[in-house]
Amino acid sequence: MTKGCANEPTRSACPLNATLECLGDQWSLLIVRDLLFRSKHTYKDFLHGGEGVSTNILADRLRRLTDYGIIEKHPDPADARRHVYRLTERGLELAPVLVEMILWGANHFETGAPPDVVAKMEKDPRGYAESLVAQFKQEG
Amino acid sequence: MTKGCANEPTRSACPLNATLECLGDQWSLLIVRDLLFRSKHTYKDFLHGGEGVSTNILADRLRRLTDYGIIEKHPDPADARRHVYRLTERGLELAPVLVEMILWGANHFETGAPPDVVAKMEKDPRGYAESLVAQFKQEG
DNA sequence: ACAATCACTTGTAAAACGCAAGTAATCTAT
DNA sequence: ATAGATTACTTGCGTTTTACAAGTGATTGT
Repeated sequence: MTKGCANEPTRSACPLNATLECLGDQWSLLIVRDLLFRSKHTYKDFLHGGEGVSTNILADRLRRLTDYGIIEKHPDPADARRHVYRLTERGLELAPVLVEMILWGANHFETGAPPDVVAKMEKDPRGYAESLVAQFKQEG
Repeated sequence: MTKGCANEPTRSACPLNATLECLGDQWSLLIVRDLLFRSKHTYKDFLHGGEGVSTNILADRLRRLTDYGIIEKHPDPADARRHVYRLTERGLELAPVLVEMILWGANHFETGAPPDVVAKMEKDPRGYAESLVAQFKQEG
C-alpha cells in the first residue's frame, strides 16, 4: 500500500492532501530549506535557523520528517554528541516545491530575497531546483 | 512596505517563510485547490470538499485568505444567501505551487491521482499551471 | 406561512504550541 | 582527573488552536 513511508495520508486520496498531511505546518519546510539552501545539518543549526522554532517542536518535526522518509538521521563520526541530518531522495524531490513557494513569497511580499536569484529561479524553476539538488549531492 | 496585502510576514525576511505564514496549514491550500481544480465557489462547496474541515475553521481560513488577498468574496446576484469566492490574480499565481505539491504527493504516496494527468503535469509543470489559470479565467 | 437552505457563530473539550527548565551523554580545558 | 561547556534532546505547564456539536439570522422554495 505504501511507497516507502512509515505514514500514509488518511483524510482523502488527493495528492495535494497527502503533501499537506506531511508538510502542512509552519516548520517542516523550513527545515528542508535549511538543509537544501543553507547547508545546515544539525539540531542546533535548525534551532538558530532564523525563525525561532521551539525545542520540542523542532524535535517533533525532525521525527516526523524522518518517519515520512524525507530526512535521515546519522551519528556524526567526528563528535558523538552530534547527529547529522540529511535529505533523502524523497526529500530532495521537494526542491521544485520549495522553489515555487519561494517565488510566490518573493513576488507577493517584501522579503530579503536577492532579485538576481529570484530572476534565475523564475526563468527556469525546474532547472534551478535540479541545480540545487546536484549541488547538495556534491557536498556529500 | 506591503505589496498589496493586509498582512505581512513577521518571523523573518525569507520568502519561503512568508509563504508559510500565509499558507502553512492543513486547509488553506485545499480551498485554493477546490477553487482552481474543482470549480467550487461557495462555503458549502468547500465544506463538503472531501477532507472534512470544520465550519469554524473554514470560516477562519476564508477570512485569512481574503485578508491576504488570495481570494475575494462576492455576493451571489442570483441568491442573496450565497457568497461566491473567487481567486485573485495573487491566488492564481499559486497554481505552480499547487502543481508541484500535487506531483510530489502523487509520486510518493498512493493517491487517486489519474496517472495520465500526473504525466502531463510532470512533462511541463509551468505549462500545466498556466493552462489551469487560463481555464479559470475563461470560466468567468 | 412554514420548512429548508446558506453562511456562518458560539460553546466546549481535546490537541497542539510556545516557553522555560531540566537531563544525559560527550567533549574541552586545566 | 575533573570541572565546565556543548549537544540533543525531554518534561511541565500555561496559552492558543482545533475539532465537534449545536445554534443563529437572513433568505428562499413550496
